[in-house]
Amino acid sequence: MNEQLRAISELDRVIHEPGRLMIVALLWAVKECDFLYLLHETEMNKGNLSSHLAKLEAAGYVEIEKTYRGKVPMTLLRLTRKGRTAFDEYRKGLKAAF
Amino acid sequence: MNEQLRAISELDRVIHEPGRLMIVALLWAVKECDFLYLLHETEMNKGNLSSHLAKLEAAGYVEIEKTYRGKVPMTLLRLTRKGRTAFDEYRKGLKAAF
DNA sequence: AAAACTAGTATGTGTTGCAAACTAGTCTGC
DNA sequence: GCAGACTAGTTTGCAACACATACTAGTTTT
Repeated sequence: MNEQLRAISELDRVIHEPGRLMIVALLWAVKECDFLYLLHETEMNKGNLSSHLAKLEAAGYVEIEKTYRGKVPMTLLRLTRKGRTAFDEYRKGLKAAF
Repeated sequence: MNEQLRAISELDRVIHEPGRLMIVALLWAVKECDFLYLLHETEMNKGNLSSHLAKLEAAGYVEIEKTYRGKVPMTLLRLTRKGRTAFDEYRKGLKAAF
């Protein structure tokens, strides 16, 4: 297997999925945001977004903080250090592949 | 949705899958090769490779030509024009996203 | 002529991505 | 003050997918 293919085959599948890639790219840029912002920016539906976030949380890539905006529930999201590192690695992998 | 996210969300899912990305990247480089070469280069197993190729064929991205090397069956693969274009677009999309 | 190899295909299974339905609570109109 | 609408998500159900094992058809070796 050559270098290019190796780089492709080693891409982190958790991040590679476009839905999650959008989430991670966004969180990487803005540091922190809430569920609804993510929902509007990514144009996903809630269920889809919720399950992608759960998967990113399970991987240890995002922190999910549940709090309130007044009396209305609000969910704050941010990348963990592990998540930032994983995204940096992912981009490095892409660069190596293309 | 911003430009970056738009680019990510529009990535061609047929090509995006790492298994197929390896295949397409390889065929893009070598023009033509046989099943076994692909098998060894990608380090996939036969079943997996076969079904990815079938999917790429269904998308109109690869041509599959079945022939013989002496008496031994051989399968030749190459990218169609559509496949080359799709891969070029895919890379353009990546560039727009990162 | 049996064993082992080549070149794939078909089948089975666990995971995913996705959307619709649901839940828990808040706000609004009458 | 309570029925209905709205907000903010989660759970559920399902079709599609990726992956690997088992299988097929034929060839070469011993």
